[in-house]
Formats: sequence, structure tokens, C-alpha cells
Amino acid sequence: MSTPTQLTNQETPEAEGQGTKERLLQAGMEVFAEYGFATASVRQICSHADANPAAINYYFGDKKRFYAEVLATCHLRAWQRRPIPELGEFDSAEDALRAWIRWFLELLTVDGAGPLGRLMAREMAEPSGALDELIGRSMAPMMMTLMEIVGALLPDAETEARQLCQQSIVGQCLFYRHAAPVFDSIDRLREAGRLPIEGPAPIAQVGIDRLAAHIATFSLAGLRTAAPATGGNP
Amino acid sequence: MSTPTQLTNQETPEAEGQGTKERLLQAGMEVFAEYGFATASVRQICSHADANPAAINYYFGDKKRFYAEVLATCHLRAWQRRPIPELGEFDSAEDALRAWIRWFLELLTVDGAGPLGRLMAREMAEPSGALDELIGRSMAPMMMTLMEIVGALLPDAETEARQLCQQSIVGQCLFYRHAAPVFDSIDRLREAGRLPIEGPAPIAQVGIDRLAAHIATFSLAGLRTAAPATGGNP
DNA sequence: ACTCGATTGAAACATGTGTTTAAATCAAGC
DNA sequence: GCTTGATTTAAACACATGTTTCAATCGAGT
Repeated sequence: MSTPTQLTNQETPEAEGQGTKERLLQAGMEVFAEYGFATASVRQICSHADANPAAINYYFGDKKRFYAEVLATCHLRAWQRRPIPELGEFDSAEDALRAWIRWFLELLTVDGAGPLGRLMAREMAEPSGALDELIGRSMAPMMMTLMEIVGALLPDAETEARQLCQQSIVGQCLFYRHAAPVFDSIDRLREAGRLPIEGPAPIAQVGIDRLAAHIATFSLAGLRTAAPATGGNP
Repeated sequence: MSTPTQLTNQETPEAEGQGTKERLLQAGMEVFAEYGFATASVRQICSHADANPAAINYYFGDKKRFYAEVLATCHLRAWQRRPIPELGEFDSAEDALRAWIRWFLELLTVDGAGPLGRLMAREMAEPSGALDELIGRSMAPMMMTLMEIVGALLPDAETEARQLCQQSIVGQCLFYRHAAPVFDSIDRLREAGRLPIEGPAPIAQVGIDRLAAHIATFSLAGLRTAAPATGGNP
């Protein structure tokens, strides 16, 4: 009648196929990422996890708390797989920025990070109550680390200028996760000739390395415009 | 039994309070933007429009076609209120870029444009079948115009470099629409002291003019890094 | 071997959904 | 004034949803 505990099960914690609870979380990550919170149904998820429709309510109480748990699990796995790069680990702030951008792109792309990127995108467009928790755990630390790096690059700039630059960087990275389906559609429509325009395809399908390099170079140039004129060069 | 026509009603086309069909479209824009396609219910929308639950099926067939109509209407109104700036209207490509960024931000912000920005953001995170139509009408022309401007600024750059720059610009603009709820939450959490971090607020709440100026300056500097070295300076 | 708590299973529940039906109401047209 | 067609109304439909119930099953502990 109380919260169930898995005391009886002493298997390895990374048991994947085993353990109904783990299977539910795994299926939840996949189905929620694919269909979103509202459209994904409890039955669908449980069927995906080879469990009963009652399993979610048994283990997590209700759909909403289950969703929050899925988000937290998703964040945790991505985080411990690839820890966030800190400013102190690098020789220069430029290197730190390059590493941060690379790290963030990996987090967003379908990678070992899994569906965290898509889940975050959904949560941003249609924030459920679970958003605040996700922000406190995931997004805020990410932003704070970036803020430190930007601060090191623009030590004399005003706070607002630094904020704007930070947002420009995050926006560029987020774009590739957020706008992916749109740009896939544009390509599809272009190939079908159903678009009233001509010219080269506006979508760049490049690797993550090239992408990270571009965003870093682009942003470093942009950052210098926000630095107050100090009259000298390095 | 067939498609209903409004032959009997000869009022002004811009009649707002009048006309059940128009009222439904208006309510649809608001409710869909607020709750999304899946969560918003037909009854909710019809109640918002002072109409019967059957009204949507009567005028539009079903919910999905109604949603597509709402998207199209939303696009049309935003478009004719603020036409997209074309490259030829400006003296320099830089001015054109500044104007385009300003225009795009206005489109995304809650403005005369209305809920187009939010609807687009939702559609990007959870694309329904109506996305392709919206892309063909709205997004593709926007992107093509930007591509022209970027091409004028980087006449000698490779196509891929131009594409990356274009995406950097769009990403920065989109960020402010897409990430708005997240950053509101961060601010809220910070004020409540429920965030495990300190330091200055990472969110810039600036006017659209300052924002457009920042993105333009930032991007113009970034663009220059993508231009192949021509050996000279202006 | 038995017991007891944790887990699973199948079915039902209450509710909300999109949609349809058919009668009522309205606004012109002859 | 009656008729015709378009519109509106209220009720019902079929279905999917999240959740609950309760009996069946499982798995150690003693």
C-alpha cells in the first residue's frame, strides 16, 4: 500500500531488460520523446515496456509523476555519461567555450545522451509542471557554466551585454535540435518540387565537429563586438 | 450537406465579433497557441467562441483540418500586417540583414503578429501533418529571403558556410520565442531561491530594438569570419 | 511447506474526447 | 405565408483515456 521498494532485487543496477520499473522508464523516454506528454498514452508506454497498463500507476502514482521521473532519469544518464565541462579545466576561456559548445551540441543531438534533447524541446514548447524541476537540475547549471565562460571572455562588458551574448550562443546550438523537423520538411518539400522557390538547399547537413567549430568561431567574433573598446589587441 | 458558403452574409469581411466561422478561427488561434493541438479540446475552443461543439465539424470537417485552417489564417494575418523585407528595398546588404532580423523578431514576439510565433514553436516541437503546409507558405519564403541577404554579404563564400551562418542567425532569433518559458522559469526559481546557483540573473529582458541590434551586430561580426580571406579590409 | 508482502493480471470504472445525428431555428426568395 | 436551404442547438454516439479494483501469482523468510 505504501511506496514499493525493490529490496528483493539485488541484481546489478544497470540491468536493462530486467526490472519492470527500469523498463517503464526506458519506454517512457522513447515514447514521450516521440509523441509528447499529451499524445503518448499510458497503455502505449506500458505495451512498449511489456507491462500492464496498471504498472505505471503502481510504480509512480500517476502519469504526471511518471513523466517527471522520466525527465529526471533522462537528465541523470546524459549528465553522468558526459559531464559538463568547467572553465577551470581549460587553458583559455576560448578553449572552454569551444568545449562547452561541443558538449551542448552532443547533449542535444541524438547521441548517448538519448532523447534528452527532444524532451527538453517539447517541454519548452509546452511546459508541463515538471519543467521547473528539469530546469533546476539540468538547464540552470548549464547556463551558469556558460555564463562563467562568457564572463571570462568579456571581463569588462556590462552584465546585459554578456547575457545577450550568452543567449546568442545557446540559441545557435538549440536551433539544431529545435528546428530539425522543420528543416527536414523543407528538404523533403524541395525534392518533391512542391516549394515555390528555387536555389540551393538552405540546410546544412554537416557533422557535429564542423558545426561546433562554426558556432564557436562565429560566436567568438560576435563576442568581441560586445567587449568595450580597450584599445589594444592580445 | 456540402461545403457551407456564407452567401447570405454580406457584412464587411473584417467583421470580428460577427460570423461564427471567424470567431472559431480567432478562438482557435488563441487556444491552440495556449494549449497546443493535442491538449486543446474542441469543446474548449467552441466555448471560447460562443459556439456549439458541433460548429467546428460543421464548418471545417474535423479538428485537424480546422487546425490547418487556423495556422493558415494566422500566417496570412501576420504576413499582410508586416510584409517580409526584401533585399532590393535597401541600400546595403547590412541594412537588409538588420531589417530582416528586426522583422523576424517582431513576427515571433507577441505582437500584431499574434500567436504565430507560439504556434510555430509548437509545430516544430510536435509536428502535425499541417507542418508541411505552414512551411511551404511561411517558413520557406522567410528562409529564402535571408539566404539572399547572406549571399549578398558573403558573395565568395561556399554554400555550406553561408548555410551555417544563416542558421546561426535564425537560431538566435528563434531562441527568444522558443526558450521564453524556460527563462521565465529560471528567473522565477532564482527569485524564490530554489536554484543551487548564485550570481547575476542570466536572462536579459531587453526591448526588441536592443535585441535586434545585438543580434545584427553579433551576426555581422560572425559572418565576416566565414568570408574567404580576400586580403584586404574595408 | 507455509506465510506474507510485493508484484502482476484482467477487467471494469469514470470521464473526456472527437464526431454524428436529428430536430429546432433562422433568414431570405418566390 | 409558405417554402427552402443554411445554420444552430441539444443530445447521443463510439471510443480512448487515466485510473482503480481485486483476485491471481510470484518469491523469499522462517
